[in-house]
Amino acid sequence: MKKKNKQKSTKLAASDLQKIGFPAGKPLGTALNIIHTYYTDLGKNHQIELLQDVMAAPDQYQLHATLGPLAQAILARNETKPVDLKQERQEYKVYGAEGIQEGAFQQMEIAMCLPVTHAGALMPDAHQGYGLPIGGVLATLNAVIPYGVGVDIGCRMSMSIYDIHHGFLNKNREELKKMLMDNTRFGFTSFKKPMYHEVMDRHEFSEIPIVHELKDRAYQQLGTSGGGNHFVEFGTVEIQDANNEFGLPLGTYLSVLSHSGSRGLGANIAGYYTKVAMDVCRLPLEAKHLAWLDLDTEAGQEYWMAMNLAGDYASACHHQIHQRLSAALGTEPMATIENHHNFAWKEKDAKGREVIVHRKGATPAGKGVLGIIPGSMATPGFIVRGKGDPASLNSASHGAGRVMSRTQAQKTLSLPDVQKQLKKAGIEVIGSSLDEAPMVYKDIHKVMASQEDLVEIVGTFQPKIVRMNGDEKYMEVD
DNA sequence: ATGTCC
Repeated sequence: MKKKNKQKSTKLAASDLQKIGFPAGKPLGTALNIIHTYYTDLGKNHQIELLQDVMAAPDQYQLHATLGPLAQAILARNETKPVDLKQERQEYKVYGAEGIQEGAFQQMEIAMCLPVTHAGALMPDAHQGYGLPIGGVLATLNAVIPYGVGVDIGCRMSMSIYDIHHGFLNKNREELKKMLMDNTRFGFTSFKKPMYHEVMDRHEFSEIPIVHELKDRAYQQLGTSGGGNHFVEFGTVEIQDANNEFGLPLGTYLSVLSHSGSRGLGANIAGYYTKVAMDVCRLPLEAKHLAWLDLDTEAGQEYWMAMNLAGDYASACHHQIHQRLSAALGTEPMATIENHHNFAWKEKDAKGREVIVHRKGATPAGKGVLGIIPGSMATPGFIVRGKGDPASLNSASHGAGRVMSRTQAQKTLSLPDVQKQLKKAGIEVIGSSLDEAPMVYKDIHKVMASQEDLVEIVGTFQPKIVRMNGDEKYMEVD
């Protein structure tokens, strides 16, 4: 451990430059590149001194053979006018406030002071994130905030309902487990030969340089799920609404539910355009991750196209997951439901004005819009129909929301206890780990109760065989 | 969320 720190400290890092107040964004990135390309032989202290000299008098270094680009980046930044937050923040509606921690409110309040903010709302599963809280909904005017969309662009839910009686599940557990093992991939694993999908032919892959760089890995990761809270699971779904849109008779069916996003593609698009935004939109420190791109600029248009591509890519991954599992089951689904919950949409507000609605961990819930709100690996998820509550900006929660951080879960929970609870509930889990155990989430029933104005329940899903990222034997019971 | 500090 000590060795590692010592090694790290000899190489100039972003943190060293932040300490001396070096401007974040492009100047910092350029500085590191130049130092690590041309000045590796210089000691760290001398490297810092050199950069401080450029920072103090960038105009004198503009034409310097190696330091010129850095000087220009600093000058460009100095020319960018800082953006002030509004003194008075706009009001926003909160659902299920009693279950939301202070950090999420604070972040939402900063977001409500942005000069581009039009309206906002906080969902009952809200918790702290980067910039906008997870569970935050923010409508802006002609501006898109990359971290208002989130890192996993287009992350979504997808469900297939089969004309198979739910009793099939208990009789065929081993076969279904094998289907999940054969047809899903998590984390750093992928399929040997990914299945073709037309999303890979999209022009954005050749027209946007950053997106072009990400194409090969995106192809390799097609049809895969990621890590963290991503899952693919078999379960039962009980259709409770006789007037459901699918024309399904009331009853309980076999179903597949998946949760995942745009993998490396979306994550890298998010990271890249957040940096671009922070270069052109200089916000006070506490708001810096809310940097936005004006949609009338080239960068704004480019992000919008890249974001939409990442969303469609996430959708393609889900479709392939369900396509593979349907083939393994030897049948086609009777009904499918899909919704993203990390995205920005062009929508109209109540007065007909076009706004950019960011939903960062929030389910679209316009009147009559169907969506899926998952609970946890052991608790129910819900097929929901939006009621179109304007105060929520036509949104609802995207899950139960965490009550315990990942590190806290690893520290305080007991694996045998969790295994015992899963066994008792008749739920098998492949992979995953303690930081996704059911008790790290809020009570989904309470969360649903706090958003009765936002959605009505069409059906209830109960997970039975769950696959997540991690050692496949880890959560195994018996 | 992510081959996770440029």
